Amino acid sequence: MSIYDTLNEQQREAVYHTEGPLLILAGAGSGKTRVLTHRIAYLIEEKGVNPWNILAITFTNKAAGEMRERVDNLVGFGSESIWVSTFHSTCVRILRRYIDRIGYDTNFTIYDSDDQKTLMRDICKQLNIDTKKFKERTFLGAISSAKDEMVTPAEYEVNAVGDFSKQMIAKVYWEYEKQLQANNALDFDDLLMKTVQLFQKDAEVLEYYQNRFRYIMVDEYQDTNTVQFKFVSLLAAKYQNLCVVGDDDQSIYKFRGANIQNILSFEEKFKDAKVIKLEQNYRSTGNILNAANAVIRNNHGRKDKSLWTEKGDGEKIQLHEFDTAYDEAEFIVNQIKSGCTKGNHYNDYAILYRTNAQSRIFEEKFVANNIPYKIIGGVNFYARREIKDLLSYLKTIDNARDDLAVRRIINVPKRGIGLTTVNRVQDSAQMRGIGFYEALQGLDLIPGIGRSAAKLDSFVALIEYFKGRLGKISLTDLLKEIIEMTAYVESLEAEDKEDAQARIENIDELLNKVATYEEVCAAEQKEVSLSGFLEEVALVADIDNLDEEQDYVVLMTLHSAKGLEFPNVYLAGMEDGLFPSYMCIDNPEDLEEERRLCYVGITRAEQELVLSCARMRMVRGETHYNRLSRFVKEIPEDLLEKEEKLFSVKEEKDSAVQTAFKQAKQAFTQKPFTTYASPLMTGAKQFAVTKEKGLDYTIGDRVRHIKFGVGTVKDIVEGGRDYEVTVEFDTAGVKKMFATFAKLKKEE
DNA sequence: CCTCCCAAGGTTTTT
DNA sequence: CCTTGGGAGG
Repeated sequence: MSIYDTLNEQQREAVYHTEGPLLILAGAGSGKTRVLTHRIAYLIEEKGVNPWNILAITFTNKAAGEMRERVDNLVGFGSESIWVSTFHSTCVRILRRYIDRIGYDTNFTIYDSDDQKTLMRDICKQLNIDTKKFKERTFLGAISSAKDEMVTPAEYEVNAVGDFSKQMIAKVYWEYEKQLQANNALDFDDLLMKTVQLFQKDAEVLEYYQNRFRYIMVDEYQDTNTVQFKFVSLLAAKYQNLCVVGDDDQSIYKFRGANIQNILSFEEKFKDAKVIKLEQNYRSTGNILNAANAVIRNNHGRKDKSLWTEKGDGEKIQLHEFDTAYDEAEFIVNQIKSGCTKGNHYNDYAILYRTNAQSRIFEEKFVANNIPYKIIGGVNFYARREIKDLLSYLKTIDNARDDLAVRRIINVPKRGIGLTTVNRVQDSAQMRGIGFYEALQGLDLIPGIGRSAAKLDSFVALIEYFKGRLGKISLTDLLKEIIEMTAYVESLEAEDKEDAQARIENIDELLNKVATYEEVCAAEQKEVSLSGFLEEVALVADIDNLDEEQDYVVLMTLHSAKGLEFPNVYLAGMEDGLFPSYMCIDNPEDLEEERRLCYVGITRAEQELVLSCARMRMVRGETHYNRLSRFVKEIPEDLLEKEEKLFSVKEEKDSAVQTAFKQAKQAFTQKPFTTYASPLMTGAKQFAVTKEKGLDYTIGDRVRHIKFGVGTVKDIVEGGRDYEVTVEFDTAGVKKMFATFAKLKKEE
């Protein structure tokens, strides 16, 4: 009996098909990771392929680690020389070796989205762009999409002819590229794009990697974008041994440039591709699976497949509707709590939601109930101020060409170097076409620097000192020395006693990460390098920190949950406007992507699935009244177990409005949440508003709102200082708002 | 040059 | 609601 006997027929077929292009359409929970790992094992054991010749690309570092481990268990040896990593890590490894062939230093830094934003702000200032009219984020978004599609600034410019705003973007794109290169920095998208450019430009490098990676596997192929496709195609061009695994129904990253055509037209792009469908689901119960099938069936233009399971129906899917998000959270946390007193583990549970903002309320409840939990995503650890500061020191020491990093820390902690001085240095550097740090080293050439020169000198001396320590002491000690010599912790304490504590804990955490990095390098006999550490830091996703062994409840967005599974899953916030997001509601294509996201969510559950929604929810300080998500309505009723009367569809609309309104009334009169009265007092601002003389619309009128579109006025209540207007919008649901703010226009 | 305070604007999802 | 950025005063 061999390890391959445990596979089903289709899985085995996929494993045995080793030569030539192969597309595996793997439905959720159909054991695709099993197929990939067994396939790798088969290549090594039965086909005598050198592990060195195998490349497997996964979606997260975590998945990469798991895959390596599982192959290890199957093969027993050699798995360490298989190259398993994400697209981004793979590209960085290649670029660290060869990027000098296209005009960068191999010790380039990687800019995260914060860095990109800072750089873009600078650029807009330099180009005298009014950021009120043209947003930085618009430029960054356009540039990112361009890079996903491998469009260079020059090409962008050509396409922009006759279009003013595109020309504007082209101009910014040029400058952005120029400054990245000057800073010897790459953004996330560059990692892919530059690698492909390197391959295209340098046949020698390309051939080297083509020969090296004779067998290529790509997981989550439905979420690849154009540049990733190009990357893979180039690598596989010589031997054609490309195996991609994906599920078009789980394509959820279009906003990031994922091109669903990559999977839909794989067979055209790679002639003679074999296609294998995996349709047996090993994860979920029948009810869960049927619900998922029922939802996704409403999408068009998908590859036809239907998942089935040998498992029984299992429990019905629970549906709970609450008045407030607060009640929702309380219910869920209590249910988990009682489940755990009955013998379940915390890590049997996951709470999934559409937006990160939803996590906060759960967090409060978990803290109050003393239940261990972990929130994945949200504010990135490495984006915290104190962490970025310290990393900027390390970046400056590692690559002093990174102007952004140098400028960030030049006056952190405070050294009396002000904006005026920094600008003088900056101008001088720009004038002479040199880097910021370089300019600091020749201060006498900068006009008007005067008294600041001494301070700048000692800053340079400090950095130079640290550079000298590099290689002499461990990275951990270097970081400790930075913290001590700059008195960083003391300065934190001086500026704010309150959150200094939390920040110091974060710094300790960073020290731990450095130490871990050094230990891992030592264990794997890899060279410890500052660049190596910084790179690892730049490429971690929060999901990589998820540890299934640890006993905590996991909370994360639906996007983060892709590829994971849990015995009990809560899908919270199943409300139209939240999920599907109001951003997508009137675009059929976007709505389909939301539906796929819902499909992903449902199929995470193994045994128990609980859907919930809240009639009333605070979003950005505004109260929203939403209806039950349309996706829930797509689930056949006989799969659901719900409180009675919930689904009396005809009534539902009116009663929702009614109860919502009652709730609102209560909320306004009783103000039950005053405990959190903050000095900012958004409420106070509202009360300060003077009532308009009158309204030019009345109940029953059609009105237009700048964001929510057209709707019908349902009610107007005269408050002390303003009118409270209730409007049922055609697409955005029922909203209650103050007339002064809503600025409703009567539709003629 | 620094600090504090206020206003405005922004949130869907992320490697 | 929360963060960020700009402006005024010390």
